[in-house]
Amino acid sequence: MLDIRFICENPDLVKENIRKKFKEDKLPLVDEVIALYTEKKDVNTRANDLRANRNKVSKQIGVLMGQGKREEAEAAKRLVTEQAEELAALEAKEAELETKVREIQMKIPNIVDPSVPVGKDDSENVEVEQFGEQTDLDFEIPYHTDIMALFNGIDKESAGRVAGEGFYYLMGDIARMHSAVTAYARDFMIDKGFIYHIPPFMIRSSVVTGVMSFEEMDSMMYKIEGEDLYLIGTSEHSMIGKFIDTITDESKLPLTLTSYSPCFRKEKGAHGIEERGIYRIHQFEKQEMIVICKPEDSMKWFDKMWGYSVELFRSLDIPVRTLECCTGDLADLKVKSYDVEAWSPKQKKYFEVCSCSNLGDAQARRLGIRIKGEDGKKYLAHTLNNTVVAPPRMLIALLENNLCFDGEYYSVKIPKALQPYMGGKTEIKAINKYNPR
RNA sequence: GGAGAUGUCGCCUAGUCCGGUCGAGGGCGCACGAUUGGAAAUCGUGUAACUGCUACAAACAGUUCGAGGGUUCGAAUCCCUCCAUCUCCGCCA
Repeated sequence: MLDIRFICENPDLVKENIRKKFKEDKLPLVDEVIALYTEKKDVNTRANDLRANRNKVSKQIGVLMGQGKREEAEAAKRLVTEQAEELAALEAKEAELETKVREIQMKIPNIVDPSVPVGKDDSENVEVEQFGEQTDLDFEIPYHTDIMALFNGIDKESAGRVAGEGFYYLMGDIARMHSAVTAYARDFMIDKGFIYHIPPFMIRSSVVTGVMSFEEMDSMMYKIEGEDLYLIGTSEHSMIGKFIDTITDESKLPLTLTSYSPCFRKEKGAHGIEERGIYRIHQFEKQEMIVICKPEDSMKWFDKMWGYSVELFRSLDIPVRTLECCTGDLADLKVKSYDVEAWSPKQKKYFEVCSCSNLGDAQARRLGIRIKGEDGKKYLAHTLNNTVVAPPRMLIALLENNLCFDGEYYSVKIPKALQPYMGGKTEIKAINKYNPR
């Protein structure tokens, strides 16, 4: 969300930015919001005059009453009452215009960083760098849920009966590996100086509407029946919600936080739930990182943050690459965004496992996340977020990239970093033989 | 979940019964000044945020006493709803 004053002063820049994102249909919004804001200020000025007058007269009435001059007080009352209707109308108009301005303000995209490549959609995203050699295995790699099945590690059928499509049971070594990854990722971030948080897994509607758009809410959030509560789609929701309408001392910056939570998503629309596998499901767990910092530091943190993701995946012997989102694929709130993608030797392609975003001051403006400087002046913070790891999705990469086959049975090497979290095991062995479908 | 109490300017607190002179008194803290060789102590002055106007100044105006709504010419003060905290009971992991 851009500053309304910035929009009014730089309409051409804002429009140019919209064109860069190929969102031409949003162009008229700029002039529209400026007109509405101008009208709002106008109405506000007139209403203020009336309010000033009312306050003045009301004070006089108080004095007159004190002096026992009832007649004069009554006359003054009539004077104010005459204006009451006009003021009420102006106040209604004021509120209406304010809502409209804010609505449009939220639809106008944030100014993207000059370094972001221009492109229409995700097909024009740009690979930045590859880390590690693409694993190439000389045996047939089963589909990831089939790998899990070899270890008696998954039961989607029962989950389907119990909860429906898009759910799963993880079991045995696979379930343990899932927890190991989460725990390892947690400690990894703690070692980087991030403060570990376990946030609320449900949030109020007032927070939901603050942290996401209406469309997102509709396609993602599960509502709790009969309560003003929603299941979180990511811990970012409750983590950033923590800072709504707060002022933080500059000396406490940067705030570097890492949070664990289960995530619940309807995944309505666009891609929907995939029938096979556990790539896109209704429930998963995620370790997240959040940084709140000074504006001048946000790009530095952006680079550090995606770097941490790369480092984490490399420490688990998973080849990754970074992909930069082009202007057209960048969400409205974002200034710059990298996806970290893991290599799938089965599919012979990279797939998204982390998404690192610099939101500039847009999120902070929307939510009132402010910093009090040394000089006492207040300004908006910059906010960033990134996935540390989101199993089970990352489990796919872990299993595929560390898979071994002895001609009869499959096994998975446990990367050194993960071994302490797996009770010291160096590998897990399949229980079942593989029968290709 | 039930009963009661509370929520005021960085912190503590007055004001709420009986609405007007309360955007709000006092103390602490903080800042500046006086005093001092220097310091402590003392004394004096100042001490919220947001918006509009504007020179991102001052002045002025508006809004804000947990949040939202209502009554009223006028609400910190009266009414309603919600939220949070504390105490007791219940229920639990």
